[in-house]
Amino acid sequence: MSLPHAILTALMEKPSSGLELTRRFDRSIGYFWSATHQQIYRELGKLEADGFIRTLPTEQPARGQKKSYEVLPAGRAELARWSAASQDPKPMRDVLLLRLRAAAVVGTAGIEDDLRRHLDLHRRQLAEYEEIEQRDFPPGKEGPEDRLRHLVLQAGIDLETFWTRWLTRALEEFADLPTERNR
Amino acid sequence: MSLPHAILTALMEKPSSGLELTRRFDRSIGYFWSATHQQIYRELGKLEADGFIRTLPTEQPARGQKKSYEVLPAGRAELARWSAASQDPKPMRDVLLLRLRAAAVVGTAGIEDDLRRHLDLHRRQLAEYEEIEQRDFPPGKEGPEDRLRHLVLQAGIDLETFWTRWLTRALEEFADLPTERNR
DNA sequence: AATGCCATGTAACCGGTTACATGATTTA
DNA sequence: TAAATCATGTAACCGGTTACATGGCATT
Repeated sequence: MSLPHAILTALMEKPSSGLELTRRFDRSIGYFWSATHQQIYRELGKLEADGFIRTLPTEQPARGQKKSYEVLPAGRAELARWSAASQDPKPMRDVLLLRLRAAAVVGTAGIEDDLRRHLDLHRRQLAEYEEIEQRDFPPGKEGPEDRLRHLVLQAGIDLETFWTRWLTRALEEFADLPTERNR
Repeated sequence: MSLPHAILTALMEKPSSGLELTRRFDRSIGYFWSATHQQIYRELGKLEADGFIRTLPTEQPARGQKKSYEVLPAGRAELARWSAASQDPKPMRDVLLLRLRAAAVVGTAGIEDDLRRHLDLHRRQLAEYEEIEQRDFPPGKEGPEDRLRHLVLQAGIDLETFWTRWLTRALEEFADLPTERNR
């Protein structure tokens, strides 16, 4: 039950329409909670029915007509409640690690290329995060809210750093693995 | 579509019944691909229908009766195909990071306790991984398969190390954050 | 008038989660 | 023989994914 709260957070930062939210989920918030436009429209309907948000009264809505939402006090309260409520970490699910484990049993033929591809993707993501860091968090003056958002970005940077290092190491292992592919 | 392949990998390592698989998913394989017994039974049925596995012919099955499965050649081939096939990394979804981002907007009251709890959980997991490393991968002799499985374990160790460090740092930030909780 | 894009939405499916049911075997 | 545990299974639900539909607006 995190998508509604991701949307509430985004709307708190700035009232938006469904499509604007979708675009913003492709950037910042979506870096750690992705969502498609179908999910977002569905969830906006629920949030409005629950009295957590409302459409901005400026314009009359119709199909194909832009419709912007803002957070109501009840929505803000719900977001604060959820943010403070204790939640267990979800057990991790990583396909690549699973594939490596399978490769240990059925042979490693073919997987190396994809490791290289993943390494490249993670390097790009890391570069993107570091760009954002330089742009949004120049050294020096940071307000209390900035420090929290910087902390979140730092987690992204550290995670991508971990993946690039680990994949590099994995490829080195493959390099001196005996070439008895296809057992 | 990873659960069937996780099960195939587990069955390749050792033919098992549904409950035995469930227990093994609580350990090793479940560390990066968790599954409940309901999922496993459902999937075993599909895998058998697809001709990837079969019940060990020794015993006749009935409800409440143990039923063990082994992988057929077609199953092994499917596992090799899947392991080598290129797959995009899934966009990450992390509730804790999302909550921190929400906290940057609605205030940080209450979240600190849960950060401490998460830190403790990740420290325990790290300790567990390091125990497994010492037990299963003593320095020195490692076959090629061992090196791959060690590599996977290393990813787990590195990830838990990242989380413990990041959470420690986050808690330090909270310590010198101005105590204007509840904005 | 046709094309393309902006914007909102519907419907079907699929995998994971939770709760519950039932038979077989062991132990008190 | 009652209770606990082992073992397999059913059913309902829920969130995320994919494919498609529809209306409005701008450009050619």
